[in-house]
Amino acid sequence: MDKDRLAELLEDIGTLLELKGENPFKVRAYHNAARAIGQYQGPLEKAVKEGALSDIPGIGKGLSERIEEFSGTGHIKYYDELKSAIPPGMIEMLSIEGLGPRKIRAIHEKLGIDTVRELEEACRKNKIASLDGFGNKTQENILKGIQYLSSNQNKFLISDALREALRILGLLKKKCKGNIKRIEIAGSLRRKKELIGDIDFVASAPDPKKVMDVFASLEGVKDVIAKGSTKTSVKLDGGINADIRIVSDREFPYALHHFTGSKEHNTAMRALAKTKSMKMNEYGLFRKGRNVPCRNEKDIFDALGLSFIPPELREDRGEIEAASRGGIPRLVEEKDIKGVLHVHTSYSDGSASLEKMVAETKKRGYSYVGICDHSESAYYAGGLDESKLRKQWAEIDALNAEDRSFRIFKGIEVDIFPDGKIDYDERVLEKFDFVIASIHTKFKMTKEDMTERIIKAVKNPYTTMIGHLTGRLLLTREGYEVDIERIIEVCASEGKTIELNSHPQRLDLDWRFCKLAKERGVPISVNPDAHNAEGLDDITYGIGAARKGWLEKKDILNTRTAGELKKFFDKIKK
DNA sequence: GCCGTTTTCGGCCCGACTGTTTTCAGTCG
Repeated sequence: MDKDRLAELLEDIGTLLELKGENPFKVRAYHNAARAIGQYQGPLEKAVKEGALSDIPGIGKGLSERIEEFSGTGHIKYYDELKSAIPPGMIEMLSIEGLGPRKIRAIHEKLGIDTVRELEEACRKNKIASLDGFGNKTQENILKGIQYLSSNQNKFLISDALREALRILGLLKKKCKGNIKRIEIAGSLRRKKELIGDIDFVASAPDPKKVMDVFASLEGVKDVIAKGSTKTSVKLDGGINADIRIVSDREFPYALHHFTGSKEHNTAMRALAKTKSMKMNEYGLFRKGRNVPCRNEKDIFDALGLSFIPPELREDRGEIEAASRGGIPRLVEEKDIKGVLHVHTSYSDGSASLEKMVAETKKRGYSYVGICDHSESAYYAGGLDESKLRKQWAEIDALNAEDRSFRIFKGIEVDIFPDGKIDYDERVLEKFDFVIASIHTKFKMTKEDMTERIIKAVKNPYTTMIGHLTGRLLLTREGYEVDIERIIEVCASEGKTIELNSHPQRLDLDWRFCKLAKERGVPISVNPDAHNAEGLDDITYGIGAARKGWLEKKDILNTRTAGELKKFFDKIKK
């Protein structure tokens, strides 16, 4: 039985019930049950068979029946019924910031609005502000929220785009074996941008038409937008577009470079070529009208007197100049990462036990893990009070004693209060190996106040690093206003570090600021912020962002050994 | 919806903020 899928269904039922205006306690019962199932450690099948589901706290008679149904059929009928009774536009509205189920329902009932488009129209016609309980501010905020959503329309998280891209790549390689000579993912996905517009493939094949035909009829293709002799565009089921361009094998390196971009990088490259009396386009590099032969991208850079520029750096942010003087850094790689910090467990809002998360970390070849559950004031996430902390510490001590080759650090993700103080008193704080301080409340402060708030947390003697510095949730919410440069300066003078949160929805610190941190000597910790075993693999997106930010092994905190890290932590604490 | 039990139904429920109000509902983490 797919535990995570079940938890997701129960969660969704809760949300649908909320939109329907059901008893809030019933709603919460579903949300609680989702969490209980998500965090349940034993085999659920066994509990079903033994009729022991209601022994799980939060699961009673009604929910037991739902779970049994899911166990038998893989479906919950109740969910299907709810889903078909509620307009999908209303569910979509939930992602508008500041708009919750109550208001959505009120708008729906009073104005008959059930799509985001109609809602936007109603705001513009001033119809929302005049509703009971609504006003001008609310109407403005709704419009702002809709605009944020639409500004990211047709954008996708790198995680979603990559999953689709790899699926298609695998299928193409299999179905066009012998025909495709070379094929690569190009575009912003190859450059590891945090948001992706569409998926680009570049391939070389002796028989392009055959590849096109296969591409256009792949599993998961919803529409064929265009199909020509060298290029095909399709829309996939998830809404993302995918393009493939087929060139001759001679043209492949030039095409790959061209379609990897960025546009700005290409423009600068063409300008450089011109200064060397060459011309560059997607079909080749030409001197006096004759092609300069290149077997791969490296040859192209060579021909222009440049060292190889990794795709992540191709944003026209100084990479061409650096490459001309051999100054391209040796970017950090996944194999350089020795351990991971910021891992949640079922002690707070993680779905796997401490033991399981430790085992999964070991399985991935790391030599240490930093456990960081939420702090006490984070009620919503099941933050740890002192007694739970003591229990967790005892468990960590026991596990550490069992296996001396692996180190579990006692960490915590403490809330930064609006006044800049952090959760727990000194007596508790001093017991942690390291402390990540993050903001989870009161996002709407002025930039000055927010910056002061975070600086105060940085200066707290017990703080090791700042977690997800801007709190952004890509495609959902903009980060809070904060003077990032200033925080980096203060971290530099205080000897503190900054997290690069690898969750694909965060990737925060933004890669655009990594270079500054590096120049100021502020180590960056590439953290998974994992809430389950799969979450540990998100580190790959963090590494992509770190590479994009020009970071090398030496710039990353968790490329250090457990021993080095322990020293680093202890130096901060005293 | 669950729970606990004064065994049949009432209580569940953190804290802060925003925007609407003029004492509070809705939202968020």
